Amino acid sequence: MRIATWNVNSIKTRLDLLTRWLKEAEPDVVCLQEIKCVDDAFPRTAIEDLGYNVVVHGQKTYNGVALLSRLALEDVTIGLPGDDADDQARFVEAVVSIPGRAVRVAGIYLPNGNPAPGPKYDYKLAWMERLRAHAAERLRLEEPYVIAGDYNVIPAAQDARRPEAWVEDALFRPDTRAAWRRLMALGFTEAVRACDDADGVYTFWDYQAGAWQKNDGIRIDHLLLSPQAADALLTTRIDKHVRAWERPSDHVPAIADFAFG
DNA sequence: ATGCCATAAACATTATGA
Repeated sequence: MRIATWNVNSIKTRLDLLTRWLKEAEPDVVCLQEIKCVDDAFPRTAIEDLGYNVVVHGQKTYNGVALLSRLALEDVTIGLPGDDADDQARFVEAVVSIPGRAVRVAGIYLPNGNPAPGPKYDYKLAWMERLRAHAAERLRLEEPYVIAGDYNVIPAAQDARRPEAWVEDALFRPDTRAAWRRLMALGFTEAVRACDDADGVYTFWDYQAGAWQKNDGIRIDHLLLSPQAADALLTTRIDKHVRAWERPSDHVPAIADFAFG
């Protein structure tokens, strides 16, 4: 089973690239972030025609996440539990059924948090704590569980070409990394780092200042695996070449292959 | 300290992103 995550930065603008990439990469499950449209505006038919079931948690203009799956999606959770007043579309979760087994997959768009400090940063840290609480509950099920998405977290200096440029940023501040470590300490394995400890593994390059041309990137898109999912992990891949396509997203797909299914 | 670029909508400036 191949599970991928990709922040497309508008599904409407990126539909042709998404279609091209789905045919090329042949993922079984895809977590999309920043679709930037309401549910009814999502290009559902175009994606269903490629053989995917679709669950959308959309929002006008900002945020928005979706799950695509070749297999049935069941037991859907829309929105991150823990705060009924939070109306930002950043979390969608479902069970992907395979014969004799089930894998639960959550797609997340974790808040950016800039400028920091400030209310947006407070929201980011609160959201990370809610994610930790929800993840702890899911881990008690002792099942294969994958939380994939745009975490807006640079876990370590190794994950940035110029870490010194990010020390005051919400993606890399000490409180952000501490919250990341509290999440990981529940027992998760980050798939990409588990398979490759090299420097220079990035998933995002800013549109500005020639970041892509200079390979001035950061690694902020992650796949967190429960122990039962980590046991089945085979390989990972970053589809970096997609960043060089015409009118690209500033993020590229991150992919993990598993032995189940 | 700001813009550098990209997106959507408030439509020609603003909010947001990272």
